[in-house]
Amino acid sequence: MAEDLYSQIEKSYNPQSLEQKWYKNWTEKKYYSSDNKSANKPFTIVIPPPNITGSLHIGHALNNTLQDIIIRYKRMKGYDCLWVPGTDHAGIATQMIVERELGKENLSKEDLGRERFIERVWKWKSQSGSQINNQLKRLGALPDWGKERFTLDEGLSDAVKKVFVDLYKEGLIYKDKRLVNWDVKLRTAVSDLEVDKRDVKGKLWYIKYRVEDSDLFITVATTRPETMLGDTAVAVHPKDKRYRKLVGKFVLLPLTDRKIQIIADEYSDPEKGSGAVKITPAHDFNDFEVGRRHGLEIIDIFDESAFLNSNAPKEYAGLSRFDARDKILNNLEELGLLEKEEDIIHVVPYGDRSGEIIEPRLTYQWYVDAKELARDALKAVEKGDIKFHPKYWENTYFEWMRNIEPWCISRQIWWGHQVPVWYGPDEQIFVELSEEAAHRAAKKHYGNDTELTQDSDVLDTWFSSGLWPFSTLGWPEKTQDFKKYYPTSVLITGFDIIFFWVARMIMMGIKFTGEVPFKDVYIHGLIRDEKGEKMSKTKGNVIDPLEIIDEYGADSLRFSLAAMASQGRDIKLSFSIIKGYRNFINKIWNASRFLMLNLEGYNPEFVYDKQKISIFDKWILTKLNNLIKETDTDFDNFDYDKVANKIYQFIWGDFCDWYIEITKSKLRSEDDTERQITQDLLVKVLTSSLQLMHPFTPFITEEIYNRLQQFRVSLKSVTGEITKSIVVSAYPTFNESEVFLKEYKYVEFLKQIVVSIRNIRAELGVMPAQRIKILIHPDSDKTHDLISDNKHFIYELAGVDSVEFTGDEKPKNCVTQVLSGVEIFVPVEGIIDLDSEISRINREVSKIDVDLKFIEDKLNNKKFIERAPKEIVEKEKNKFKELSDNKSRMLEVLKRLSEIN
RNA sequence: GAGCGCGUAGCUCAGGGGUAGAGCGCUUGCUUGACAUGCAAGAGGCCGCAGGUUCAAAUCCUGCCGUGCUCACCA
Repeated sequence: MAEDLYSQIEKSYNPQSLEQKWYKNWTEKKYYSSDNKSANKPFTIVIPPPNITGSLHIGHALNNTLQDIIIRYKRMKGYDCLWVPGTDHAGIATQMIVERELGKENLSKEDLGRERFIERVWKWKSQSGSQINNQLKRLGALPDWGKERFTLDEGLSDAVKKVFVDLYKEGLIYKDKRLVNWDVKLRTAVSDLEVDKRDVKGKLWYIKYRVEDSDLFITVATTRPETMLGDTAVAVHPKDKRYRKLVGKFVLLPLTDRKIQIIADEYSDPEKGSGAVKITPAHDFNDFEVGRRHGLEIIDIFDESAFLNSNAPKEYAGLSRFDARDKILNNLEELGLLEKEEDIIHVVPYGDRSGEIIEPRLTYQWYVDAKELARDALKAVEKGDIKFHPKYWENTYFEWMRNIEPWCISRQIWWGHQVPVWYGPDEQIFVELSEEAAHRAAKKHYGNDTELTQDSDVLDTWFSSGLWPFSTLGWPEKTQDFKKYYPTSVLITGFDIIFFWVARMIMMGIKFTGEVPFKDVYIHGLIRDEKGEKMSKTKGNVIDPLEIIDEYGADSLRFSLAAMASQGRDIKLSFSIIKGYRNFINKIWNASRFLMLNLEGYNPEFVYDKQKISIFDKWILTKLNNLIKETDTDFDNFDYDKVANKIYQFIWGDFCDWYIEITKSKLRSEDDTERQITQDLLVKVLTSSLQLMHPFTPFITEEIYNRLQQFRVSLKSVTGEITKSIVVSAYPTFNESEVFLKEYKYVEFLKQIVVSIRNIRAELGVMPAQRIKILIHPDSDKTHDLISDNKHFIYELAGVDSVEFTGDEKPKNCVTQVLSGVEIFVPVEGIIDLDSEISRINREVSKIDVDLKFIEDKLNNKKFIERAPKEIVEKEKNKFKELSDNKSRMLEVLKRLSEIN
């Protein structure tokens, strides 16, 4: 049988053939399902909805790996887990894609008209919008696919309408005419957060404006000369002596026939430029405020694409803002009004979607009074109802929330939630949940049926995302899901969307449900390339998670990401890291392979006295249980990296390197009982390890468990039934009765002996295959017995075929290793190299001397004895004793060596 | 300009008041009946610098230097 198995179980793990099979199995069995009728405690996560135009990048891989890990863990812990998957409709991005498609057919969205265009977008969505979900499946992410939502689906749209209407009726949403960030390419307003401010090289031009009825000029400095056509004032600082006399006078605005006044305003900074600043209220946020203070005229010289309109002199109308600039500069030059130009680096706002320079534009838009909503949202975090991990992100949140500005939520695009606002013929506004309701309201207002037109704007996508934690659960209906799963348990996301999304969910959640949307926010880092640079398509340094999955398997990727995801740090990812963890995955495969090759005769019903197992068995059980205990703590603290690294250490460093090696002889034993106990413990430790690993590496653990079932190995679910899948098995729990501290220490001591012998062998250049004889001098009967009882351990692991004990008469022609508790002697064929042995031991003695000196200084320090805790003092004293003892034995060794001559 | 993070072995990073750890890399030796995606042994660090608190500082505090990020700023 073992022969067959040997060829049947591949020597290395091949993820490619297995992953899709298991994923399909899990979804068919619906292991992901939450059950809102179950009595089990809920554990809820809502996915940060990726946008439908997206494809899985490495950041998604990290984010969803972490969510999947915690969901799988909690599920195995017996929670009723709901992980809501879904996508957002990405208004601008999606519309851009479909418009591009139309462009290929030489069509514009206007050619189709709004209704048909939107139909077209839905069609696009049904064809291409599920790509990212399919990619999540490749990752192994197992959200509750039965509860998938889309920000534009019916239920969520109802939630959006209700929120808009309620906020409007409370005065927290309002329409206002003011400057907004206008994307001239997309021809829509965008919010402050969607503006990307970049340092760019530019010029500062100094332009002379002639003061009316005089020969004087006042010079203004500007980076945007084209806006001068919209100037309605020149401002100087009221305390600026240079200009004091000019305040109140008029200047003749060059290139136009207009006169504008010189005003005094503290906005003007005497240090900057010339100290006099042109004021263009229609095209600059600061100037707008100045204009408001002084009641200045507002002249908008641009159309919606930032071409000059008829408010500009004829000569310039129809030009783009850049062409207009050139022409104006030329003309000023000719007129001798261009005093000078300077090269400068200044900040220019770009649209984060279009990449075009944003133009401040005066329009009517819809705003949310964010300041008002922020109040409770701030309090929730201040009081600790919501905790950020790592905590310092709370500062970022506070900082933004305390300085929050009104949120412009309307967008002049078609794809999205059209605002539930209708206008009567006299511009009377009706904000209602439906068109019918608007008509009813209109009838009440006008006294008869009146034709209404709906506002054509749609809402910022983040407006609907802000409702995600509760809108996905059925709100505003009081559904069973909402009652059971809200507030959600934890939100896992990246810091880049704390403002965009997290803050808004907190505001909206508290406002509309009266409760925080989640209790914990886990913020993970950004994934960078191995040099620490941000990944970007233009740099060409992106790591495609799907390529990694193809090459190394999803488990390798997942484990790498989890192991690297320490809190508060970005992840520098490289192929060598992934390869390293791929090797670890293979290690588990081979440990399992070893077990399967040795399971003949395994009897799961075999009964034995759990106290009568060997010290090595007790040692591994102790290690295992400590691991389980720490795993729970680390999970509670969101320390996924710690869990992963500890499991790694346990499986490779403890289980494979030591325990499996110890069991090899026992599995070959003639003694049935010994063999069966060994099999049982191997099965127990391996399956527990697989379970501990499963949240991180779902595929390989499922595959191995399935293979193990052929050997009658079984796992139980939380309710105690045997389960076919590890996905729904019960996570290992800490068992105090499996912790054996005494035996644990014994084994650690024996391991030290083995390592010492290996060390001597390596130094002497003894071939691995060659067995050697050793002599041991134990310091006590107890130590003697421990070694004597476990000679086989030293035989098997240190390549020894004879251990003899010496009395006080110590052997001479030997290489000696002094440990606390024992001296180990390895007899050397012929004559030992005295010089090298003496110098080796001398080196060790001087090392000990350094330590001894250090401890001695401490112990001689009165204050240390007085003030340090007793245990510490005691510890230092013991250490001192132990080290001096070791030293004196080494000196004896040296003495004996010198006697050889 | 303001705020925040980071600086520990050649590299990537854990740790964190009681004289430092891992993985990779490196050196040496190994086809040891699970695994060369492996096994064994080893070298390698005044824990960025300077002060302070403390019996004790890589760890806490302050300053500085380096580095990264966020926010603000079209004169």
